[in-house]
Order: sequence, then structure tokens, then C-alpha cells
Amino acid sequence: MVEAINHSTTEVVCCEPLLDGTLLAEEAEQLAAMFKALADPIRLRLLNVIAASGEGCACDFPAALGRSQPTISHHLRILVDAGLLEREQRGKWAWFRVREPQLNAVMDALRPPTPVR
Amino acid sequence: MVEAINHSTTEVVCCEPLLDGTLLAEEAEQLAAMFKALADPIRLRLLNVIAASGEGCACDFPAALGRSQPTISHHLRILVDAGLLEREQRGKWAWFRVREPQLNAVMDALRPPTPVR
DNA sequence: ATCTCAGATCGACGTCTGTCGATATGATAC
DNA sequence: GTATCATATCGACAGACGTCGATCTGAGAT
Repeated sequence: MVEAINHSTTEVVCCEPLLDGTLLAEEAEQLAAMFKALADPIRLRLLNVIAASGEGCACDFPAALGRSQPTISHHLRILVDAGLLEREQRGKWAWFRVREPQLNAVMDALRPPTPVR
Repeated sequence: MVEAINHSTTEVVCCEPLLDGTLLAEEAEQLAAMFKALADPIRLRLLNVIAASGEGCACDFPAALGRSQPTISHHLRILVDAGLLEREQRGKWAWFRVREPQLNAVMDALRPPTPVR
């Protein structure tokens, strides 16, 4: 279906504010795509484990999370495509780091529109 | 499948912090369930429209969002079950409000573990 | 009680998703 | 070059999901 997936960056910093009544159909699509990337327990645990130590090697995840190597690779791809992880090749190993700006962008969409208090 | 769905409250305020390396398998399930409820453009637009005016009548949503009445009812149910909306019956109409504490709980899970700066 | 109408539930459909075994790719070591 | 090993891709499968037409439920109104 997807003819040429951008497997790396996804420089779109989606995420219009969710609660202020300005969310258009297309923006909702983009935001929903971000949430979809977060809507799986294995992917959340990948983010969690990687963020905890700053970075993580793909080689450790199948044993740590109890999923096969293809399954882990599949989930890592989804997180990278969503812009939530960045991938770096070191020798024959693949290392991943969390892209916190993208995570913050998702968080901002949930923030209520009450700028003053 | 689900034999008796709690269609109202869901007092679980899920959402352990995502980035600090303490996410257990079961907590990841709960958090993923919250993100799953947010991972659909129609549901995001429902939240958006309802939050914008403080409340919203189910009767307006099919026309506003271009989906059938059963489909809207389906999505509203998912948001109520996730604890993100609360439902109130007024005469024959159903009105909905956003439960901001629950939304904030999801947001807190995304916050990076840097309490001091 | 009967009528009307808003909303929920049911049943079906096509599509998407998570999973894994098998295989391909690509990088290092020899 | 070949061998080895880490990761990606492929193919298949079962289950979940979004959608809608048809129907049921329940609250007013008469």
C-alpha cells in the first residue's frame, strides 16, 4: 500500500492543540497517526527502555520484551517512521534514541487552552 | 467478547511516566489503551469540538463530522469507556463533557523525567 | 397506552494490525 | 572472495477496528 515509506526523519511536527476547537480533519489525521504509534504496549516499553538509559541497542529488545526479532524490528520501524525514535548504525548493531521534541509536540496537543491562571 | 462493559466511569487514572524506565508490562497495557482511544481522527475531532464549547450534544456530531449516527455513537462510547468523556442525559438528548483530569494523566506520562533544571 | 424521535446495539463487511517463521540485506571478520 | 551475525523484509495468519444499514431501547409528548 505505502509505496515509498520515509523510513527516517518525518520532519512534520504535527499536533495542533486538541482542545481549542481549531482541529481540522487533516490535522486530526496527523495527530491520530502519532497516537497510533504510541498505542501499543510493546512500543511504549521500547520508548521507556530507550529513554531510561538514553539509548538502546536493537539486539537487546527481543529478550527484554519477549517478542521475536522481526516483531521488534517492526515496532522500531513504526516508532522511527513516526519521528519518535532516531536510528544510528554502529558496526553491525542498530542503536536508537528518543526524539524528545516530537514527543513534546504530542504532549502539547493535549494541553488545555488555559494559558493564564 | 467483553461480557459487561463499564460504560461510565473508569476510575483508573492510568499512566505511569513513560520515559523513566519504570514502565511495567501491565502499566504499558493501560497506557496503550488510553493512546488507542486517542488514535482515531474522528475521536480527536469529537474531543476537540466538545472541549471547544465546554460540552456537546450527540445529535450534532453526525452532521458535523460526516459519519453515521451508529459510528458516532461507537466512537463516543470508546471515549467514555476510556474515561476521557462523561455522558449526561438531558431529556432525550445525550450531552458530553471532557474529563480533563484523565486527559492530563495521559499528558503526564509523556513528560520527560527532568524535574529540576 | 401509543406515537415520536435520539441514541444504543446488532450484524456484516473490508481493512488494518501484531505476530512469527523463513528469507533477504548489509556490515564486519577472516 | 566466503563466513558470520544483526537487522530488515516477506508472506501468512488470526484478531481487532472503522464503517454503515437495520433494529432495539428508552425518554418525552399526546
